[in-house]
Amino acid sequence: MQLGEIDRQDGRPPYRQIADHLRSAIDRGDLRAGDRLPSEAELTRHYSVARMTARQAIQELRTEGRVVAEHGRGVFVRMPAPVRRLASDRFARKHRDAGQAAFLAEADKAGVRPTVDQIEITRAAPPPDVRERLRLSDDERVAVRSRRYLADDRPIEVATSFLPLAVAEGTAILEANTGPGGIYARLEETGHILDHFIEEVTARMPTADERRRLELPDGVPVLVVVRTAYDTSGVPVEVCDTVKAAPAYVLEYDIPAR
Amino acid sequence: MQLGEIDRQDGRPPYRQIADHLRSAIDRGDLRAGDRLPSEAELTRHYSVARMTARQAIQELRTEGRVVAEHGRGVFVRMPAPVRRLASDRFARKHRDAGQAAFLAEADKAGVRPTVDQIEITRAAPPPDVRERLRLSDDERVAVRSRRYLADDRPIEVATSFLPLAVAEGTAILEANTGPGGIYARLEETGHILDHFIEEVTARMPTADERRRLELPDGVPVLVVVRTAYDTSGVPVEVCDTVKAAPAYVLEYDIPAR
DNA sequence: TCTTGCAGCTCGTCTAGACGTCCTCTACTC
DNA sequence: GAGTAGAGGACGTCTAGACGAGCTGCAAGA
Repeated sequence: MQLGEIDRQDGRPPYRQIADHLRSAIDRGDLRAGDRLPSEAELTRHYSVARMTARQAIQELRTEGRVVAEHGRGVFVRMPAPVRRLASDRFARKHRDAGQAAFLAEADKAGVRPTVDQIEITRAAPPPDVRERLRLSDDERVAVRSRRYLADDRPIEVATSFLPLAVAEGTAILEANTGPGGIYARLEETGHILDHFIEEVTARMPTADERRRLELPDGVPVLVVVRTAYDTSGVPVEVCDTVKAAPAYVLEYDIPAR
Repeated sequence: MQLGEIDRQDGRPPYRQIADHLRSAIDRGDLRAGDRLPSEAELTRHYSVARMTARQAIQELRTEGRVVAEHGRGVFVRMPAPVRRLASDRFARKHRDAGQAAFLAEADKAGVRPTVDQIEITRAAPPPDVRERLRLSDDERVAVRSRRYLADDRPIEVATSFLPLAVAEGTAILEANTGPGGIYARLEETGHILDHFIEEVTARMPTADERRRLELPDGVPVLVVVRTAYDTSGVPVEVCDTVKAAPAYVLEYDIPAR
């Protein structure tokens, strides 16, 4: 592997030059996904710098999300997570009618084993943004359904649904197992025929808790999708807040030009 | 401001405890957007640690995107960028008919002064993913239109459009100024009436180049939106690749439940 | 009054070393 | 042959100091 040398005339500091060398080694293909980078000791020797300087170079690549450090083993080029494409019609009735919740239908198609864990169901006062989206009065409470989705035992998404208690009470929505077709099937059984969803998409760095639940390495942002479901009378019946590891997802939306 | 002390019995390393103290000071409101954090020297004295340890604590908050360091001035709580909500109908014909490109119409509504700079127009072979989206043959070339959008002189988005040369050649699309209504108005004039768009959304950490062009501090991810425009005969006529500072945007999509 | 230079603060970078924990591999023991 | 202890290599954390460069305010001089 060709690493080059530090140019003391170059205005850029050594640690940045080292980071650049490593970055281009990855881009060139000298280092491929899963490969180990030169150890800190090797970099220290090769460039004649202090160990902290070599570490700083590696830190650059870590916050860019390009490499992952493993204590006691080394630093490795990030293995790109298999990308999941989410079509905008993934909540369409046709999928639900087959008796499958959206996540199961999806996993089925991708050939992975879907699991759901960390299911927590509570009744609580809604956070302000949820209350606004559900158009609730100040004292109205909601059903909160939080869970984590896994594909082949690797966590890929955490989601929290909020439904007005008036809608959810007495249905399987408040059970750990919502039954065939999931929440949306139960909603339609109670007469709330779904008309459309509004999804709000943004991205940010994860909180420490999200990083733990999604088992994210440093430098990986999350996609946040807040979906509000409306029934045919225009009433919002569910807000679902999902957090996904960003590089593992592509969200696809079809928009009429009208 | 209450900072607390390091608990040497706590399993967590000192730098992480210091980071937690600072983080909760921000969350509590002791430190607000724009406020200066205690200097490295102050942290060093208060906690009786080496300067590098105090720096490491601050580094944590930087990669989380919560604070910004300014050389010679101090470290400040990140000023949250004003959020721009992008509705899914922002490219609808009704806006275009008013003679405004989408970005201008938007800026107008938000009350900011829109600018476009770094305009580069070239003819080139398309990158593989663009060629696939535009369904081009191996030797077909494209018009490439790259530009940067600014609101009140602050860069907010860089975008690159790709159009088949067969479509773009001889139109204002290849001029710096595309004229009233922008690219889409020109496309419809040449007979390519737009039918729908497909937007693919994902997020990641920015490249060094993107960080420079968007003037992003450390720890801020970008939203990547790739939009493909189809005309009424189902032919893809444009691929537009946009990169935006993630925390400054919320993308909104309306999805029928069908 | 205005300008300018500098002191003293800030963060940025680097050095050279210490000790800790985690992981892997090897060689030894049973 | 299987199991295990240990060595050594890897990253994680910390120290104590150095010098550099950007910023700001104040004091001295024009």
